[in-house]
Amino acid sequence: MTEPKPLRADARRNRARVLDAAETVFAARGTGAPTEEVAREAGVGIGTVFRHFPTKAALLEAVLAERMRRFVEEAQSFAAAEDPESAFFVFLGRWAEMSAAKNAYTDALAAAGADVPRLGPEIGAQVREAVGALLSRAQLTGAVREDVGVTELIALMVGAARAAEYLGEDAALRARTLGIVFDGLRAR
Amino acid sequence: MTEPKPLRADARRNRARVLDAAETVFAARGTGAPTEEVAREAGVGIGTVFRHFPTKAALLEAVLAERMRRFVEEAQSFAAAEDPESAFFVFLGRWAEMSAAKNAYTDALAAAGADVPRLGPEIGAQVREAVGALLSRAQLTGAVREDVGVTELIALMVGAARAAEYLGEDAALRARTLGIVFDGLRAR
Amino acid sequence: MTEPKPLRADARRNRARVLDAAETVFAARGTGAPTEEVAREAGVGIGTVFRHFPTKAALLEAVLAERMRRFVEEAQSFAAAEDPESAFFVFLGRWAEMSAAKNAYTDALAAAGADVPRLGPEIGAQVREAVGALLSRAQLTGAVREDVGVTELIALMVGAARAAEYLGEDAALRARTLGIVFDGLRAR
Amino acid sequence: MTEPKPLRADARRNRARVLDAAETVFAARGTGAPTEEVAREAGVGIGTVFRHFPTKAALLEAVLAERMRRFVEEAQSFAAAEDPESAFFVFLGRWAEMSAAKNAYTDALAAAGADVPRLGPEIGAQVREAVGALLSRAQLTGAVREDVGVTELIALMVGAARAAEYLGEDAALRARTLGIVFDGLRAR
DNA sequence: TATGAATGAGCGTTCATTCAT
DNA sequence: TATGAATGAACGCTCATTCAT
Repeated sequence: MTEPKPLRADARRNRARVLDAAETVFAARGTGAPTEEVAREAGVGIGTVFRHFPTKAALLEAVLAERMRRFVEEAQSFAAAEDPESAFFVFLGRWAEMSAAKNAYTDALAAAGADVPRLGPEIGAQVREAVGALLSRAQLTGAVREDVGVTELIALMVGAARAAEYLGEDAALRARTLGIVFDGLRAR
Repeated sequence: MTEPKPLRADARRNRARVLDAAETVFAARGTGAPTEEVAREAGVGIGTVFRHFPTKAALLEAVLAERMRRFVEEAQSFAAAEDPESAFFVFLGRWAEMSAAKNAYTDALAAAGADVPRLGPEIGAQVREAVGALLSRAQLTGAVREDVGVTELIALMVGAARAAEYLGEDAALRARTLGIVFDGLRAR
Repeated sequence: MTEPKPLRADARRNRARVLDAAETVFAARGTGAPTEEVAREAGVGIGTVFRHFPTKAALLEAVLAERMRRFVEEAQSFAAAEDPESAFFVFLGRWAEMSAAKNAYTDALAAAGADVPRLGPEIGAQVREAVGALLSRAQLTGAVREDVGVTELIALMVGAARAAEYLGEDAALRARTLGIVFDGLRAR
Repeated sequence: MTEPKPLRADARRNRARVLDAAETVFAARGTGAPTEEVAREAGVGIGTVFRHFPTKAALLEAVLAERMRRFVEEAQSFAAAEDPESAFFVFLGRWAEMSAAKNAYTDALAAAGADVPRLGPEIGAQVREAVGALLSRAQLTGAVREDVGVTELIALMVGAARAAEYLGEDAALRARTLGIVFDGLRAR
């Protein structure tokens, strides 16, 4: 359903280029950036963008979906780590950093919780599952308090990313601030 | 500088009406809402809006500045409370709740740190001062850890407001999530 | 309902200019002509066209309504003529000529019978009434056969106008062709 | 001239399929329908459509030409009928009915007279000849007035088809209206 | 030869801003 | 000073046409 047609090789390459360009442009200039900017960045004609994504909303959705896919991937790559506590906090940290750099990553996470109608519920479920796995393992080791659920955790990540974005350049400052949230998450 | 001319009474009233309308409209429909919508809500002509705020950006800035003014006012009203610990946390809580409803309050706070050049540094300083006062008093009582600065605190508030906004309706869930951040702020 | 607001004098003048221009342009180049052409012909900016007629469809409707208004007016001016027979045929002839010159007049008549949703039923009724009055009087004098109804008559006018348009320049040829239809209408 | 090259069998089959599809699509959705719709209906790629008809205009012309070919064919099939009077009127009637359903047939006829330069004069001549034959025979029997020429007759048919189209569903109403034109054509 | 992806001019429409009333 | 009509740049999107596969 997600990939109804096996596109030609060149078409698939262009689709990917457009998606990359869209991520870059929307992150840099906001989602209000003209679609033509995306086309220019991708090095294709405006018609090509609309051939692959029939409306601007569809393009935004695709960007979101792609980000969520990457997020799930990264979360899963941490799931098998030896030390669940460090896996949990390192993942959170890395992710907040990423989000601060390309602010819109957070929107992707946020979207997992709610709507974005066309996205389908599955991808949101995958996000929750991936994060939940990391959380559970960290809780089992006693490192993270028991009364935190996946929903609260995702909300905190959304918020932490926003905070990191707000803080801007200063890495040490960001780390210290994030540390406060981490401390709140730890079992006493 | 902020109010170069002593406006006539009716002009001042119109300015205020436009500002109110802008806050309402932009909160409800986003900052992309047409300026004409603001004029309609204010019950004035579009020309009047542009007379008082020569560009749309200027209008947005003015809305932000107004929000920050109110924020400072509220922070100050908590500054004299008997119990500094509770004053600190209750203020944070109330404010996150408010922001959850009208998320743009957050943007206002965020703007205090950096961007929005036209806003002038004074108003940002006032915010920092007002929040700082609450923070210091709470730290003096030993309720809040010493290694938190005003900048980190504001970042956390920005993030907490975003988290609360993300969580939406469920007040208990919001309280629990906010509580995690609060626990992170407390001295051990 | 048709004129909700008493427009400013200059606004009304511009509205009329746009309507005139639209009639000219759509008649000459077809309804597919770009709206900007209409603006150019009217000597106004494109925004002005859309201020007065919020969509292109609305503009087309307005052109149609205006034509029907004129048609009714002309029919009424013939209604009081001394000789009903000549009034009837002269009106039909004049009107077919007009339509041949500006082909789209016919569409207006045709629209009186059916749809064009927004136009409201009243104007269609007015057309039928105006034509019906001419017809009845001519039938009373015995000049026109009794078994012709308003609907048939309008259909014939629509068709006659199309025929005249098809014939183009040659006035004598048009007159002869129209005469055949007229003969069909006469009582034997 | 019309078929410069003897196409390969499959190419000719594709050409015919495209032509059929074009007639169907343009009749249903108007001539503004995208060429891609025609390709889809024909079950071929868009490239194939443009290979056979290098522009959309060329495709429209071909559809017109095809319609006229059929028209001539039908007229000829009536030419040898025993009763010229009934052949004449039955043919006109049948044809107006057809046109009412697929109004664009009319345009095809109209095109025989003048415009559509590419169509070549021959096909127009064929139409005139075929209709003229029916007309002459009917005039010889005294059923149709002598002062009607082929041009007037075609114009009347164009108009009658338009009238029938205007009248829509009601077959009895269409017949009555057409009857008026027929009466105009009859000798007194 | 057939395909369908790519192209980009062009269209309808919006909205910040200006200016005559 | 207040009004709202006028302006036109800019945007999202379509579709005839081209061309690499």
